Amino acid sequence: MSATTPGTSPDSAAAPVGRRERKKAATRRAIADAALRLFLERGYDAVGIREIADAADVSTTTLFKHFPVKEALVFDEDADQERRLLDAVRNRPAGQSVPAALREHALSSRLVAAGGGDDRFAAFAELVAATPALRDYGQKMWLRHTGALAEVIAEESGLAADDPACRALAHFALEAPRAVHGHDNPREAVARAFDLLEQGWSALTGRNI
Amino acid sequence: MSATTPGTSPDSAAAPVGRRERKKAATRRAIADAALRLFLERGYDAVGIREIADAADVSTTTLFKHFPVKEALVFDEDADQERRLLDAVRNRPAGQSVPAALREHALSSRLVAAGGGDDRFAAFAELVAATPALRDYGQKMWLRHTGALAEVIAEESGLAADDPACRALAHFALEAPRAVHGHDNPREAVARAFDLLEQGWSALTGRNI
DNA sequence: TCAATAAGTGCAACAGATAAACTTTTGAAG
DNA sequence: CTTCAAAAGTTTATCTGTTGCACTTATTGA
Repeated sequence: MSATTPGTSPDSAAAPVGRRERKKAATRRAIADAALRLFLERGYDAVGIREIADAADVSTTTLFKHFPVKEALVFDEDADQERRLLDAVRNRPAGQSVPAALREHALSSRLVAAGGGDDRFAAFAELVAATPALRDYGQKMWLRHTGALAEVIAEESGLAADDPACRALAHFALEAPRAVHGHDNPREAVARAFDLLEQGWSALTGRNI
Repeated sequence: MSATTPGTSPDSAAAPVGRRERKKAATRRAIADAALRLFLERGYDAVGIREIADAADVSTTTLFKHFPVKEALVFDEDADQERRLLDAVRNRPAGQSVPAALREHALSSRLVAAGGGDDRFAAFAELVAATPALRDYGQKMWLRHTGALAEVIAEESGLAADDPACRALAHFALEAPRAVHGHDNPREAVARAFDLLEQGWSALTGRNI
């Protein structure tokens, strides 16, 4: 699933060079912060665009120049997300299969982990879980990595780059958390969904790469 | 994927009893027909709700009492769809596995078949394929059968009704056509996606039911 | 310095969707 | 047959996300 760092985040991207870009980034974060605060206070649907724009002291036109749609205010794009996903496959431990690597990556995600620190992230996750529009949008964004993941899978497994099995595995892996959504034990459920994929993959490819 | 019978369809449901229900159904079809005609003529996004309402000679409020959202005008719900899906699993040939039955069902669907009669359905399929909002909505509707399908899978395979593997297989099977979307040979691609599931399922369940 | 470019503004409008109050059928019960 | 309640539909107005347009301001690179 897509993840966001709520509030002011330690910069991971390259330092903004010009004053212009710095100001732009500041405006953007002012908007996102105001939006998240209001959403958490009163719920996603109860907060309007105009209100957010007011709180961030910008016009709605400006707001939409930074975020294409309302949902994007919550899922502030994390550029590293895709890299981490692909790395999890590429740099997996020796002897581990591709689906197994994807399973580990999914299980270590903060959204399915559910434990750990009681930071603001819990509230964020709850907001997303409680808002259908946000769940859908998050999943849609998450699926945008399907193509890239399929390519990596093809490389790692030696299959043809256009083998439909690669796309299928990529898509299914990205859908796995959603597929078993609603189960009482999320970690076990996700693991079982990946078992299905792992068994199928090893049978399909012959080996256990 | 979801399917609709464009235009006036031979009635499959029970005969409408009272005059009231007949009139209601007539209004509903007038709206749906007008909408589909306009969409096919000029494209989904180029036709507004008010325009459709005018063409069907009803108010927009009435329109929305029959169809909850604009997309529903195209995906006029087919009540038999789910039954056919479940039957494909329940009444599969002896010796055929559950995933294999789902694959056959998917391959026989008019949306992936792509061949056959050159009826209005081709234009309908093209409309959906060309309109992201419609693709998304159709898939969403299609996924509503996940729960029912998972239950049937559990019955047929003897697994516990709440085994996450059942939900996973159901979800993946319903996502399969979308997973391999964009491939040059859709039938082969879909078949390969189902191969992955079939191999995994037989390994997971031990037998080849 | 000066034009080009990008960010931001204000305002109006559009499109999908909903609410409230009201009129007209229709079905059915007395 | 009358009467009555629910359903279907209308009117009107409004809300909300989103976009277009004309305009201002600030930054930047030449």
